[in-house]
Amino acid sequence: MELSDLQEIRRAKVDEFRNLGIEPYPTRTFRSHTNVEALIQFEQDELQERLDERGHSTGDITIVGRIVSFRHMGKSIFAHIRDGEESIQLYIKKDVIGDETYQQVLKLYDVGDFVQATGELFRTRAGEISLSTSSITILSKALNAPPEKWHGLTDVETRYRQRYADLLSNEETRRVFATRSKVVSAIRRFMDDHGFMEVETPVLQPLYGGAAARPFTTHHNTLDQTFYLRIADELYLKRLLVGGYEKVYEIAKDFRNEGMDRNHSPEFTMMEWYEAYSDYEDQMAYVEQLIAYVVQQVYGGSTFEFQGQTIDVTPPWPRQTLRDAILEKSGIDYTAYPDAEELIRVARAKGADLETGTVWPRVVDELLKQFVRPYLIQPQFLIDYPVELSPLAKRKLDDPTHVERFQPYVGGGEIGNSFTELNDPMDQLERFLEQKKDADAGDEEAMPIDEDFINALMYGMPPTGGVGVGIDRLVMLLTDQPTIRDVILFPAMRRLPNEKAAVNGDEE
RNA sequence: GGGCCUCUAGCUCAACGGCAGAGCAGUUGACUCUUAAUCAAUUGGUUCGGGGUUCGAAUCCCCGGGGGCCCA
Repeated sequence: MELSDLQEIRRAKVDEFRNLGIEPYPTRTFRSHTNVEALIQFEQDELQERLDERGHSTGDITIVGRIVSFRHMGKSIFAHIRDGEESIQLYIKKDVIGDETYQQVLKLYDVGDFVQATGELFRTRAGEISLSTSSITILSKALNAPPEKWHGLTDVETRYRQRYADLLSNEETRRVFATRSKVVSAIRRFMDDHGFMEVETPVLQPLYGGAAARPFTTHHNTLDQTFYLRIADELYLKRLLVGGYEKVYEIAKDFRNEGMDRNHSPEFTMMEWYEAYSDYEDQMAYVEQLIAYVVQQVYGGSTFEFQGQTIDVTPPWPRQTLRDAILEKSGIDYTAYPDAEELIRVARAKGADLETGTVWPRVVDELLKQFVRPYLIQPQFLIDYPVELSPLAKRKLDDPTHVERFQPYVGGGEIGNSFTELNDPMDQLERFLEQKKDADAGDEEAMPIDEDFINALMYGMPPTGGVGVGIDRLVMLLTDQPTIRDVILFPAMRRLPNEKAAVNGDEE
């Protein structure tokens, strides 16, 4: 690859370092304090009056980091170095560090380089805690200059394709993904504290299922067999309940071969859990507690901001049946229109946008999306969905046309899906057969029949409540990001033209 | 899949039919408490790619590519 002028200038500095007998990419480093530790220690020294007559801390410390700013003024230099969490100013004075090193810093060090600096801490006249640097070492010479210091990297495409450049220049991006990590670890802590066992089920599956979606298809060479990338964890996790575990969960990537927009990524992180001897009522209470716990852990309270609105997750959240919600917002009682065409006609009369030939359960789903969802800002549950929409859920005792299912809604979007799991193997088989009819009628998202799953259920699965939570959407909410790509470190992107043909056997 | 917008120096952006520019970064120099440091000088371009219109195209038109937004 060809180096730009700027890159070439920096590369030449690598040679100059080596000519001086200095390795610009050394193997070993030393650090006595992180930048945060150094700042805290200096403040303590200051409070306890342990500074010397010049106001310096007594004793050298060594800190490390990337040079993020560099200001040269004659015989002194001010620079900030940033480690993983904080930056500290270096004050490099020629008569302290020595002529030779001073010239090196001036000529060979650039913004973006990683360095290790030793010296005493003090406060500048402007009041900033700084390191009076007595020695400095290059740890890694950067050949690319960082993006513009004031605006950072703003080009959306480059931010996604070169997330490293986005992260190193945008504090906000680092905050989002640090928060994502906190969210996920808080979830794990909550699950573990409640006696759940984390498990791993296959990504490569001979048959996909557990959700309404189209899968990615791949091929195993040795077996000469088609595999699907999983679209959900559900059917395997339930097999584990058949096996005798009572509380299991999985946080993992699922894949759905569908359109991409601000709410859909082809590769996304799903959490699912299943609890034996529980039902959807139990799980509603559990979801409220989980989300309240996560918000508490991340923000230290029960509220957060999303798109200009304050969301309060304090339990309990209101519950409303799907039928009532749709009736209230659209005036349509879908139970009065068991025929798809009829329901479409009525829905269109109320302003719904629907394709001709949409199957009945999809029409209901669209009524929810188009009429109800925009109003679901504060946390609440929609409960009791039509059986046709939920082929894996158990029917309601008093109404076999509906199932015990709920979805938690926050900020105008659903963050999960849950039901009392269907454990009647013969009913499950019938539901699969119904799906087959939908598939034959043109529904590409309908589930295939999974006979092994039926076989598992025939061994007996205890009454079970199960929940799925979309981690990406939850993180979008909790970090106030309107786009799923802004909470995925390396989102899927179309390959650039000059990257084509780089992989053997590619069709293009 | 459709509509609209967008792509110019390493980065952030101007120029909108008439010499391709600025700020930051870089390079050279001045400056020993600066912090978007300042001051002086200066380097840097396949204007996403291809074709067309025109005396002349970053700019207008056509085809293609990447990205974004809205709709489906």
